[in-house]
Amino acid sequence: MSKMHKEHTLTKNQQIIFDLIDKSPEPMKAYSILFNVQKKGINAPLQVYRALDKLVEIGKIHKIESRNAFIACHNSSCQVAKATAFSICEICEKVTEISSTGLSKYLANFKDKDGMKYSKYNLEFFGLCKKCTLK
Amino acid sequence: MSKMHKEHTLTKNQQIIFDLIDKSPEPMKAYSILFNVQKKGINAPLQVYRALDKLVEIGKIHKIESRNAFIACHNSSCQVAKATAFSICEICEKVTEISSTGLSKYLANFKDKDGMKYSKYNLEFFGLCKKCTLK
DNA sequence: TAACATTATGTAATAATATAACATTAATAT
DNA sequence: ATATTAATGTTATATTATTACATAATGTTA
Ligand SMILES: [Zn+2]
Ligand SMILES: [Zn+2]
Ligand SMILES: [Zn+2]
Ligand SMILES: [Zn+2]
Repeated sequence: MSKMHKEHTLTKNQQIIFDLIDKSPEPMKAYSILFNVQKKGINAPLQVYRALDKLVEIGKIHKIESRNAFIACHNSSCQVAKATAFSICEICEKVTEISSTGLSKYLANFKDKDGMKYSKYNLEFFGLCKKCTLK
Repeated sequence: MSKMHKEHTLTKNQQIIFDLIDKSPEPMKAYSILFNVQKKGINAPLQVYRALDKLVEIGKIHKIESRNAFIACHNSSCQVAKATAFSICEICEKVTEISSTGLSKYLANFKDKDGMKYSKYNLEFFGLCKKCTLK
């Protein structure tokens, strides 16, 4: 049997935290998440970080490394947790996941001169979004 | 007169911290830097972070975002503080700056479908270095 | 030079991000 | 049923980074 797209049933904490991130229009930071889910019985940072770790691992969310923040994946439950690219507006901090076949092919095939084999990459572009360019 | 490569004269703190990072075989973290320069009269985190900020700004060092660590630029005093690419070994944590004309051209010219104009990017590849592959 | 502006420094306190350690419970596999 | 693995709850602590404020050094201009 070929390796299929495994459906991960989220646990209660994972689901609560995913739902929150998923409906957020912007990347969320761990302690902001914590603050928002305390009414639902999640009290400690570690509970948040554990859920975040798992969600990142299964590709439901991604971490924006330069911002220490998390966004939901909208590439129809991302197969590409290991190949991520984002655009980040340096004024309004809007973050968008880039899904470009050309880009991902180029990067997946990229070989450096040391012949290192890559299994994963993360790319963050910075600039001004349309809205902020017009201001 | 054309825009030339500006030589930045480093201040005392900046020089001390740059020298330390420059001779380190691996990326250094801020508090490890602090520990190492205390004998030279740099006592507080803020002194380190201020020097790091400046050194990053002028392209003498780069921050490895996924590791919260800093490495010296070895692209002959990098013009490309705004266009960085690294390979990171997930076992030994060896980090190498990638300098590939093809890659940087490709990324500099990349346009997403929203037509966002990028002024900067950071790319981190993950995998196993040669040494770790053989183990 | 004097006045002003800009950049860097020193120091203390604190904020923000993330993990260690340990006990317990739930879910899965044999 | 039992063993194993994964998830949870809780407390404490480690790590990373910034705010606020006072002072000193440097660069610019008149
Ligand atoms: Zn995605
Ligand atoms: Zn914007
Ligand atoms: Zn460089
Ligand atoms: Zn290695």
